[in-house]
Amino acid sequence: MALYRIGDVTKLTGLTADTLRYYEKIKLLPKVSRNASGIREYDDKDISRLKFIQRAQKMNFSLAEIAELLQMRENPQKVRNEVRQLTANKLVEVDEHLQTLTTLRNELQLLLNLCQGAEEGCPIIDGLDE
Amino acid sequence: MALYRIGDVTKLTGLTADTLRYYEKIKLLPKVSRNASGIREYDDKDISRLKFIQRAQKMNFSLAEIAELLQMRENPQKVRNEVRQLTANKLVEVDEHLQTLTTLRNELQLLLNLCQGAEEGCPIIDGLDE
DNA sequence: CTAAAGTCAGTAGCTTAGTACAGAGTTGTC
DNA sequence: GACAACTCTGTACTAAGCTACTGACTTTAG
Repeated sequence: MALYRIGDVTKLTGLTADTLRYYEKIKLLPKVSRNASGIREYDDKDISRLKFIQRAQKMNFSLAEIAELLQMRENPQKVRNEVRQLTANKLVEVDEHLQTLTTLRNELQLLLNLCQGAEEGCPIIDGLDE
Repeated sequence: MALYRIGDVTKLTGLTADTLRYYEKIKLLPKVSRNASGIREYDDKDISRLKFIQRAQKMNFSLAEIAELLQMRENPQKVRNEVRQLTANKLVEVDEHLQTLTTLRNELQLLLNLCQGAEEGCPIIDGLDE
């Protein structure tokens, strides 16, 4: 299994070294192992966690919430009902979010269509004020 | 057209009075009109703006970006090419966001399904580590 | 008419999620 | 073996987006 130094990880994930150390400090990542000199050695599992974090973050999960999701992700067999419940709630939130997003997408598309090519005058915009 | 005091607006939108005053201060809302005693009187247009803001915010638009979107929304006929471009870019972002969201949704759903009812043991979780 | 509830402007403080050093040790290259 | 590039810990600072508070005015219900 490959090992990565913090600089490698910045290239793999786009996160900065400061951010990676910060994630470890706040225990979003489990303690990263170190070599004899104290230098961090990330493995593929860490990279996978970091990519999960990035996906979840794009979805507006807070780092605190992501910590809980990671816990479930890595220990599903030990997962407590509370954590399962959290995930179910998140799923509902995500679905609502998808709905909102779709509405906004349509609003933006409509705006663009209405103004397409027309340098002067874009009617019916008040249709957006539902 | 109905007029609302700040307390009515908190009920209509779920935003706090402090937040409403804050939005006005940073010019996210145009100056709200006042009665003779200086008390704010919001109208339906203000409410509509606030709901748009809330939708856009759920989508991770910053308040600064929302200000630009609002400008386009309210003055599409005067809109400059730059703002139109901004909106087109946002539309792409929204679509990407939708994609990410869908992926995450599926991950969450899979986690829940895998652990459905099983108090002990939830296999194949590593399938999530793509 | 008065007490309670609502509103005002202004200022200070908070939380989240980083970012920026500084000063010291480590590693890789010529 | 020296020099650059990388990494370390620790502390301080930042930006966005609110939130809390103060002391004063206004409105409303009884």
